[in-house]
Amino acid sequence: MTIGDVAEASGLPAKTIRYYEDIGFVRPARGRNGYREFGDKDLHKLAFLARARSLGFSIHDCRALLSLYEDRGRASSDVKAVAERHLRRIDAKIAELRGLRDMLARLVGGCHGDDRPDCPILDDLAGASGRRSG
Amino acid sequence: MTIGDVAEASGLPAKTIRYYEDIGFVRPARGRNGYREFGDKDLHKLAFLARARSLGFSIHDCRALLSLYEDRGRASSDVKAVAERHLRRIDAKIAELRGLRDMLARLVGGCHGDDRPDCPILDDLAGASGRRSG
DNA sequence: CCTTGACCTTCCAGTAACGGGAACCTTTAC
DNA sequence: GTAAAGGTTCCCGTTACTGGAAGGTCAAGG
Repeated sequence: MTIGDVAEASGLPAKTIRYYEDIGFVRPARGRNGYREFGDKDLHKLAFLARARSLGFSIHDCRALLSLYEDRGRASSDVKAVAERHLRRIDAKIAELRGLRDMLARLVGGCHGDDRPDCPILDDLAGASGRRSG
Repeated sequence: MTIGDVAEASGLPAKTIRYYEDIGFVRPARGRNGYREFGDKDLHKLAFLARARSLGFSIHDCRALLSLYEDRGRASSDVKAVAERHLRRIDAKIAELRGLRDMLARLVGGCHGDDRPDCPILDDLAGASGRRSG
């Protein structure tokens, strides 16, 4: 399989697959013409990576997950630990964004949004008078 | 005021303030010794930036907000438009993260997490059989 | 044989918004 | 004198790629 084939099969752009080779995720053989030649195992690995990335796992996490995946004797608790850590980070991020969202929604709601120049959004950014500090 | 002074007053690290100078947000004068000399207006601007950034506005958005802030005749609707766009992006991000979170929570919940090797998390990543596709 | 177009290759630069750290200068205090 | 605490510039590293240039390869068509 050429890189275009695995790109289509895995859903990853060819550029990304080359990048994944750079950082050691796959090591495809090379043909006489210099083209990469991927095997089924490579494709399987890339599909694994594509799914893990789509779940928001970092490259760092993916490395851990992949090595756990290839370790037939690993404990499922090790995998669960990685996933739970990721879950907690997502929860924290959601909480942070919700805080931002609420603050921002309050500011947006307080701005009449017409052609007059006075605007509580800018007032808040400029001085944080009132709501923001209190 | 030196950079340390405005750093403390604005809450921004000195490094960040130098960076903001690089990208044109402030243009402090220089003393004979080469040190930056900030005025009250600079401090005000930096504090504005610090608050806008803390609300998650991008540098790009900050540039727009700052120029609106300095335009005495702008319409509040222009400001509101920037803020609303940001709000929508945050909402989209929260929705995306919630989707990830639910998927991940399902996988984590399905993994017994003991010292046995079978793990539905890895099974899903490897083949996406079942829940994921259906 | 030549060309065209779709592939493939490598390498370099850029992204967002800084942070770390080196190498060096200035000021202040003891 | 010297040591600490500030300041300066400069460059690299971060995340996970993406875009693009310059060029080699391959299959089809005239």
